[in-house]
Amino acid sequence: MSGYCAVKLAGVELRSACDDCKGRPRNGQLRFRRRDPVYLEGTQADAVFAVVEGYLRETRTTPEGRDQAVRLVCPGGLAGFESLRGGMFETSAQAITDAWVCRIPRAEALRGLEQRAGQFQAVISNLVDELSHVRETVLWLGTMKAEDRIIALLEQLAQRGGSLRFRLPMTRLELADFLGLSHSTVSRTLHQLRREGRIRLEGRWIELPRALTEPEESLLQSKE
Amino acid sequence: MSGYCAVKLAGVELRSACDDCKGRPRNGQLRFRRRDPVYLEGTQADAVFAVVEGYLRETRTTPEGRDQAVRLVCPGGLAGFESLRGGMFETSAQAITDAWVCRIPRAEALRGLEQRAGQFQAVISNLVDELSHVRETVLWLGTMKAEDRIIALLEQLAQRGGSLRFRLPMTRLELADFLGLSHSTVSRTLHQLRREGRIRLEGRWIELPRALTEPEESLLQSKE
DNA sequence: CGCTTATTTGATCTTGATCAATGGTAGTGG
DNA sequence: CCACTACCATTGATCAAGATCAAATAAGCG
Repeated sequence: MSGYCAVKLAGVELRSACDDCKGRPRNGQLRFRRRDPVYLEGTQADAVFAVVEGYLRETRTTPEGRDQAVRLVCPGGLAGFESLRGGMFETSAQAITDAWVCRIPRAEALRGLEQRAGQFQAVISNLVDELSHVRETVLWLGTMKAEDRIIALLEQLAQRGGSLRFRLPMTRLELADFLGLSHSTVSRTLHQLRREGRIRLEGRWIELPRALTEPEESLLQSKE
Repeated sequence: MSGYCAVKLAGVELRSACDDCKGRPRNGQLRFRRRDPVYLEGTQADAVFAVVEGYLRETRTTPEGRDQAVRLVCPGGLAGFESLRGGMFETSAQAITDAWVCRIPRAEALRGLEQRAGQFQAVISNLVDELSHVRETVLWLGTMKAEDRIIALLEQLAQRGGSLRFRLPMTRLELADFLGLSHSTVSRTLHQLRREGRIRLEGRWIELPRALTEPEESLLQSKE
């Protein structure tokens, strides 16, 4: 009984005994350091992961060895949904910052789902959110130019982090992997934005003006 | 009792009384013609749609008026998952071929989920599939060149349709919307592939050689 | 302090968008 | 059956966005 994982998800507390967590700090949450892999594409999907603190990214690596980040998993998010269906992981996940993660074994997760209707709702809700998030990414990659993609990502980070001033949780190259751009283009464009006074930028620290985030979710239009 | 919808999903029969379907042909399934809208972005998400026959596409329209197709919904697939969570539709869906679709009102769907554990599994499974499908699209858009994206889409269509020879269910422009390309590039590239003898092409009819599809299925967990 | 990893910046080259013209094809109504 | 129209597809010419290659700092970190 010493180790269990408890995560709030869409208002519902997900709790599950968690063998792997026994005796670890933080009530059974696992500690990952920047760059640590959480799970690997092509291996058996045997657990769902709830991110308590820090960021993960899901990636797929192309045959040519290039990484494409598919999803940014923020604190409060779930990763490794494949485990609920069975089969293999279709992406790899790794920590891009130090992170606390709760590992919920497949059997445990399924049992929880069967017993508690509220958890069902929570998980479906989370899945739908993630789906919509990935769709957003498709929109960026398919129709937007470099500058707009970068702004969109910055806005998303600000929104998820709850502040207009924040530290980028990743390198230029990692940003580029999310955006389908090269690291040079990311660097250049960020400086372009700074030169135009549209953002404040100092190393990894970013500050967005209200204007950029404000007319946001309404529609994305009237960019000013 | 006259109208009900019945769809097989991941081996489980989803069935629900369906007011809107009453008195319609095909046990309450709705008929859509090419181009008909199924639901619209920004409207109340009040029903899930199960595609029985034909293809839908989910799109988002950018402020500049360009369409980005986010997902191709094939026969047997579900669309409008947002309804399970509540809120607004985040994409629009329209038929790209004539289609038979089963409309399952939100309340009906939720009730079904609560009562039958099997349906829960089926829906989660479907959601996870769709998530992985959209992730695939992100990979295309983020890292692949025009030719590779087109090949990937053709392979997916062949796989979902179960045959190497099939009729494209959409125009060049619609293909382009899925791939984040222009219609000219799609046309050009298809002819390029034909010239090189890598595909057979005649109008909307496509035939892929084994070679194109073969060295790939292994990773995607042998769907058949 | 020295070494590795990030970042910035420049120069060049490729891809695919865009603009534009032409030919095809299917549906409609006389 | 044919003409008319609307949409679809092909193809060429031009151009810009970004990738790539390359080099020179700057920052972390043991």
